[in-house]
Parts: sequence; C-alpha cells; structure tokens
Amino acid sequence: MLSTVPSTPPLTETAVLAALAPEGGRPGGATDVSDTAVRIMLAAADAFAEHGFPATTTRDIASRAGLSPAGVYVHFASKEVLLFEISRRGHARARDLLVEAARDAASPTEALRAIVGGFSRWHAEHHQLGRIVQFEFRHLSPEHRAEVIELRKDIDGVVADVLRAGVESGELDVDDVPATALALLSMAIDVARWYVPGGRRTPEAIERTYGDLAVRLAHGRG
Amino acid sequence: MLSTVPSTPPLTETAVLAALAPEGGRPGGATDVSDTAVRIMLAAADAFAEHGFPATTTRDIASRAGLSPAGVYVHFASKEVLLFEISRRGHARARDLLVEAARDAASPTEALRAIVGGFSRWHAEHHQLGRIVQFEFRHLSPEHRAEVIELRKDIDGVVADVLRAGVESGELDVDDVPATALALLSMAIDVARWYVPGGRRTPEAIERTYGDLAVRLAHGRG
DNA sequence: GTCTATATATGGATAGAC
DNA sequence: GTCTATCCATATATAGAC
Repeated sequence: MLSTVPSTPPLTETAVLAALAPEGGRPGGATDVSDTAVRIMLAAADAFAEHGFPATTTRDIASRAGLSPAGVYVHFASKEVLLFEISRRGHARARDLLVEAARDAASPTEALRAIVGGFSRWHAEHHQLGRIVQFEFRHLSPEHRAEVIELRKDIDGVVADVLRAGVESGELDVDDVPATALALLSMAIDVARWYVPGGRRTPEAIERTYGDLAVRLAHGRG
Repeated sequence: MLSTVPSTPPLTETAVLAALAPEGGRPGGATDVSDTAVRIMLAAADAFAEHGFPATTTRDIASRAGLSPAGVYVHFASKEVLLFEISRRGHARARDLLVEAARDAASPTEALRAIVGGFSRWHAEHHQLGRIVQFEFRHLSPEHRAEVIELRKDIDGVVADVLRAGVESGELDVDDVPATALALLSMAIDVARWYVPGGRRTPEAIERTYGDLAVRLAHGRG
C-alpha cells in the first residue's frame, strides 16, 4: 500500500523516450512524428502522471515543452488525442516487452519469471508512463479506448498462455489460469501506483522479487 | 488487466452506507453527521468513482444528491473536504475489517487467508469506494493526506504482522516479509481497478481465490 | 437549510499575425 | 510552425432572499 506521497520528478528523456519515440524501422507500422511532437508527448506524460489527465492543463503541457499553448495544437488536435498517443505507444511497448520475454525463455517456468519480473520492472522504471497506461484509461474517447483494448487483450493473453503451457507440460500447478494471470498482472501493475524513484526498492530488485513470487505462486503444492 | 471499460452503476445505498455512515455507538470517536451529509457523500463517492475527483463537478454531485449546487456547501466546505471525508471513512473501514479478521483467525495461515481474501472482497463489493481510497489519494490536500497516511500505515502493518507471526511459528515460509506484504496488498487493491459488478467473478469467488493464492504464496517450498 | 443568481477564475481551443 | 491575444464554455464557491 505504501504510505508516502509519490513525488514524481520530471521524466528524464532517457527513461521514457524509448517508449514514446516512433517505432523505428518497422516496415509499415512506422507513424513518423517530429522531434517537437515527441517533446510534447514527454511533457504531457510527465504532467499526466503527476496530476492525472483531467487536472492537467494544456498550458502546463505547453510550458513544460517550451511552447506557447497554441503551439501544442499544431501537433495534436486535442488534449485527449495526446493522451491517446501516449497511451497507445505505452501499451504497445509493454506488450512487445512481454511477447519477447516469453519467446526468449527456455521453459514455461522461466517464461513466467521473465514476464512477471520484467513487467514489474517496467512499471517501476516507467512508472509515469505506467500510471497513464493503467490509470488514465477511462479518460480516452470510446473510439480510442476500443483501439487500446485490443492491445490490453494481447497482454492478458501472453500471461495466460505461459501459465497454460506450464500446466500442460506439468511444470506448473495452477488451479484457475485466468484468475492467476489476473492476480499476477495486478501485482505488477500496482507497482506503478506505489513506486517512488529514490526509494529502497530498485527496479532490478523488484524484477527479482516479483519474478520469484510469480514462480512460487504457480508451483504451489509441488 | 481486463480489457473492458468499467461501467459504474450508481452506488446502492446498502452497498456503501455502512462504510460512510457515522461510526455509530463508538464512545468518543463518533463524528455525527446529518442524513443529508451522508446522502451527499454517497452521491460524491459515486461521481468520484465514475469520473475521478478532478473531472467531477460540484453540480454533478449536487444533482445526484437532489440538491442545488449551493446546497452542498452548507454541509462541506469544499469539494476537497468532501473527498477527504469519504477517503478517511473508507480507509478506517478497510482497516477495521483487516484488524478484526486477523484477530478472529485461529492461526497465522487462516489469518492470512482471511485478511487477503477479505480485503480483496471489500475492493470488489465497495469498488467505487475502493477506487477513491486507492486512486484519488493524491488529490487530497497535504494536511488531509498526512492524516490518511496514518491509516494506511496501520493497513500495511496488519499484513506484515501476520506474515511475521507465521514465519516465527514456522507455519509460513516468506523470504522478504515487507515485499510479500506489499505484493499481496497490490493483488487486492487492484481488484478495485478491474472489477465490474455484473461480471463473471463474484465478490465471494474473489475472496476464495485470493485467499487461496495468498496462502499458496506464503507456504512456498513447504 | 435550501434556493436562485452570480461573482470570479480558469481551461480548452482558435484566429490571425509573423 | 510558432507566437500573442482572445473567445467561449464551464467550474468552484459565495451572496442574499426565503
């Protein structure tokens, strides 16, 4: 639960750029955006994570990006579109992370450790982006929400698939696969809510701890 | 993660009244409030849970409570005070629930099952209130936040105490007590984010599942 | 204690110059 | 593509009658 107030420092570009920058080099999927647009997204992500979407003003976003309020609208049609772009890229990046981790693992047990640990670490390292992805979802327009939902289904699916594979191979023992997948995702997602950058737990430690907990939970009676 | 949009129906009075109504009969601790004040708190809790604190208008609250906008200010000095009252009562109720469940259990294992299962069920049954307690925290004033933080520390403490008692008695096997306590709380808290009233999982099923998962997690290698 | 009416501020978004 | 200036809607909270 953690009883401290998360004091969110400005996003360092290095920490988040990778998740918001255009999906470089992928044939077909590349939506090219200008440097200024990326700068605005970084500024907005910072502000949304700190105050939430409704409490963030376009003036605040513009000011953080070093622009006038009107300057933002050259690159994004509305505040909501800005939220959507950040949210879409964040979801896609999180999904890619999980898919790759699951694919590269040697066994279902190691896949489980890798995806839950990695997803938890991601929600620590990118906790501002994680908060937007997980907690500002409802402020998207119905159309944009529908698009993001597809990405969320993929994410659910990766975890459930790994659990099912482990149960089939006999490596894992899970009573209720969907419920366990959901609980494991909850553990990782909630990291974005309580994580504080300078705190005792580092993203690396969180990865180890949560990866271990996931394996423990799914091995069970043994 | 759950990919659906939580459609939050109006709070039924029966579902939440118990958590917002004055702490009846307790000597000294009773802050008496009028029926109208309770009605306003119910209306505000409904609106806050649906749209979040900043996106909720006082007009919406007043309208749901059957009052004019001005009528609200007779009972609460500001929208933030209203959030604080709801938040304080919600936290206190959740804490009391945990303390009682831990106290009444026959063993650390059963205490663990009861508190994690009960806390999870609470976040389903009172998911509107749970969302406010867990996700609107940052919108409290610094003074009010400080007061709520004390209640949050109590909640953390109950879980950690049960785990420690189990480890000491040899019933439970936990590597890192604070980290495990945090992860278990995360599982339960996150229920408030994804729970949908008419969905497949009932509060009772959630209680069972999450209680079992907690015991599994803390028994480990056995 | 509730209302109508409104003061006052603030926000999202646009117009039009450069 | 960026700016200054501003429109217009909406929000919190208050004044004052009943």
